[in-house]
Amino acid sequence: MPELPEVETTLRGISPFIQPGDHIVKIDVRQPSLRWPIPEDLQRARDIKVKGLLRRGKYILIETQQGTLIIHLGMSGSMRITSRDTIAGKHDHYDIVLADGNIIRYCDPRRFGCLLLTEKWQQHELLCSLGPEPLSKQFDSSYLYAVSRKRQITIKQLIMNSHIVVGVGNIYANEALFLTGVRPTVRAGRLSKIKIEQLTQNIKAVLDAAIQQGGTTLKDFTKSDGKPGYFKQSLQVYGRQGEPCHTCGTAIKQIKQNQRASFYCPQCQK
DNA sequence: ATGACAACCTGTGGGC
DNA sequence: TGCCCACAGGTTGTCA
Repeated sequence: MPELPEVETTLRGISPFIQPGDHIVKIDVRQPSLRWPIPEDLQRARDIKVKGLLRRGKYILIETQQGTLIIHLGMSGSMRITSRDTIAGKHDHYDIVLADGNIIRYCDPRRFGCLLLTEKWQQHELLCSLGPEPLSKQFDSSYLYAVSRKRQITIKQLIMNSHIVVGVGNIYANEALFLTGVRPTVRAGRLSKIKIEQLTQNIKAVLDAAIQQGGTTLKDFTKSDGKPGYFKQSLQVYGRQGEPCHTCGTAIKQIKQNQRASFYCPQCQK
């Protein structure tokens, strides 16, 4: 679930409930062992004044007077707004308790996510060396061309590397490469400047479109945990192995690359 | 510096 | 029906 558009959707879903100036009464932790343990001082903290809410890559950041909360949803995390008296499920690991009686409840079956606290988030080790935001103008074709030169890794691995560019997960990497007509197995350094330009634009386009559709899912954010929903209909290759390519009808192929599934059309992608 | 890969967890679905 | 294995939207850390 948590690709960049889902994280953005999650952020938009919780932001009306946690505005600057609001107070977090406390954080109720039921299961502190996520990817890293939830810090004890965060579990003890009370009456935390919120200063701002933002996203960096797939991280949700809640700036407060007592530091910035760093939240990552990992592979299976989600957040929803509910009230304090609803019963927590098996994988509801913590609640951010708000002054008005609402809570933000974090659910994460695989526990690959995290909740951390830091003073200056820009300097935090998880955040300080991240690449540019894919939808920003810092991420452009001359940048991607420069960082791809002489790289032996495949182009798919390159664009999924958060130190190169944040937020491009397995789904969007596959989709953007399909739109560009490039196989995921091509070595990054072998791509022409033209293809890099097209790929850059397609990464932006596919993320942008997915955020738009995530926004549709957003409507029932408070009721459900926001399943993939509408975005799935737009997929051209991801999860479509054996099915006909929407462009040429050739069967979509699935391969395994670095322990991750890759999908492509053998006709349209070279 | 670069790249390959194991690891962190639990749930689910397919094959037998 | 039940069991076992492979696999899942992410990222870090280790080792060659």
